[in-house]
Amino acid sequence: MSMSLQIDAAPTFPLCPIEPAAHIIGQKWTLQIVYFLLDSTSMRFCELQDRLGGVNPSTLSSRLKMLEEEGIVRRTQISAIPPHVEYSLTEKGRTLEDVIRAVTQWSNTWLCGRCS
Amino acid sequence: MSMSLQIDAAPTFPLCPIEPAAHIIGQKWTLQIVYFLLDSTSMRFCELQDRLGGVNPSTLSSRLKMLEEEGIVRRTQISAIPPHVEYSLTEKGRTLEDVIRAVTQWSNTWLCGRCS
DNA sequence: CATAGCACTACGCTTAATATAGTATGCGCT
DNA sequence: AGCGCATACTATATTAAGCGTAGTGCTATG
Repeated sequence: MSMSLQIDAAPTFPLCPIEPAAHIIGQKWTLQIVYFLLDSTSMRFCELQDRLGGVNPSTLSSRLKMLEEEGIVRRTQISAIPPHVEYSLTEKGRTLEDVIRAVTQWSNTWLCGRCS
Repeated sequence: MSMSLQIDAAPTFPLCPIEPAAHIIGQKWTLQIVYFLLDSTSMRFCELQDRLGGVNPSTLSSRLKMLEEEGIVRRTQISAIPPHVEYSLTEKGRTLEDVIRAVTQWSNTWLCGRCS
């Protein structure tokens, strides 16, 4: 109970404030998915698959599920004919525009050599 | 040799301009490393290890190597006593400040619930 | 001379991502 | 009715990325 007797825990540093964000956008394909969804009002699974160029469907599926759970992406079943699914950004998702803009600018300025 | 005879390649979409950037900052710990290096003029390996909290040294080592190859991080051997190594951002690396700022802001606005 | 700190590397293991194939549903054509 | 095609995935097996733990070589410092 003594205040002076503390378990000597690992030295605690102030947490990195971007860690929770890094946990999301640090996953493969996340930035690209958001980039394309920002560009259009909504997209289908296959369309995203084509645009991302070589993502595997399991990965895309789980990434979209994660983004949905994070409240960034909205999944909508369209019951028209033919019925299909549409993915779009939520309000929260659209606030990533600043991030995407900064990344795009940096990419274009410093990494353009890789764009063929 | 006929111009009209083209191998029908996969439908080519315009490449995602953030892809090269995503390849770098989409790797685990990259954003956090840059975040901390932006905050101080230079840091040591162990210091980064502590601040990142639980990164494994192999991963940190390879990430720093990658960032060095990308021209984002500079590795400096200090021959003082005791000799040691310092990591700092290059000019190119410091241009990531806009990205980090945008991510930090988004993280603070939308993800603060996870920061304990 | 033992101990501690720094900057890593090495090892084996787990998780993430991949390629490829397959499933379920519905539509249009014949 | 049967076939092929499209959409939106899931399943399986393999490879790559990241992890925990331990250990190395070096230099101080007590």
